Amino acid sequence: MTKEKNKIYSISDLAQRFDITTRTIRFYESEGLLAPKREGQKRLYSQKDYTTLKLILRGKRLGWSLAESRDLIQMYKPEQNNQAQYQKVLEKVVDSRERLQQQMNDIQIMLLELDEHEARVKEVLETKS
Amino acid sequence: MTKEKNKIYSISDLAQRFDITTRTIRFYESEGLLAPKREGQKRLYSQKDYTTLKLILRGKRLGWSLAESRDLIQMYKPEQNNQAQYQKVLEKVVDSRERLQQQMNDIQIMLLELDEHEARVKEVLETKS
DNA sequence: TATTACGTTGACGTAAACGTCAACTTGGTT
DNA sequence: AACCAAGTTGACGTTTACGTCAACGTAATA
Repeated sequence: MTKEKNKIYSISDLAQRFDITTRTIRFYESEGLLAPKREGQKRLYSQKDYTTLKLILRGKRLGWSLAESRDLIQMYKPEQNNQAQYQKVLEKVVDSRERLQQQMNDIQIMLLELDEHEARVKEVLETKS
Repeated sequence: MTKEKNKIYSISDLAQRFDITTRTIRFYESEGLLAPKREGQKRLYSQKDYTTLKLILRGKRLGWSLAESRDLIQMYKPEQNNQAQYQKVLEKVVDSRERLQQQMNDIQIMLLELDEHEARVKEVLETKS
């Protein structure tokens, strides 16, 4: 049984939940990152759209461009693809993973430097008192 | 004995080593991230400047703004600071660490999703053949 | 001495990622 | 019927992080 969360969100609803503006959400759509259903003029966001938006914002926190996130989103789409397409997807998976691992590496270095600096500062504070 | 690497770099030297343009390096200086010595007009970059630049580029790979990196660089400076200043530094350490841990978290989620998707795609490829 | 390599300071241009109006619809509520 | 809240589509403005000239200085080299 697939997750039966057929919840529908309005644009301002999503904006509140993710603490972004409706302008931002519309902008993401204009950039091809979202494609909500419509009810007349009004946009209706599904659970999938919700998940996509979460992915976008995760990407943003990691400094990924919208174009990169869009590629990732495309990659996740279960399209009627041929063998060649699937191979490309697998390559993109590898690339993304490499990028993420580079970032992990950078983070660990920065964390180490923070630790060292904190220790130094604390030592100064103690010897002063 | 402190690391006796008194190497001096020219701007184009640094540009080559880090695969960025000299324009970029000068821009970082204008934004207060670097402050190389001068020999007449020409900029001379020390080992410390080199390290600072490395920090900036690490920050960039993690999506940090130049302003944020500048703050981090400031934080690392051993200034003639008073108690209050040191306390602020410690707070900034905590903040930076939290940010980095959030990013670690995001990365792990993305890596998991990549693994799952890769498995799905590979399965399709196998059952097809 | 003339050229070339490397550097400098403006000044303006640009792409990405939105913010900020303005001028509408539209579907309920007083 | 009048109004308000929530939504819509332009269109233009803004910030960040550089790119891209242009015009010039300086030092070594042919």
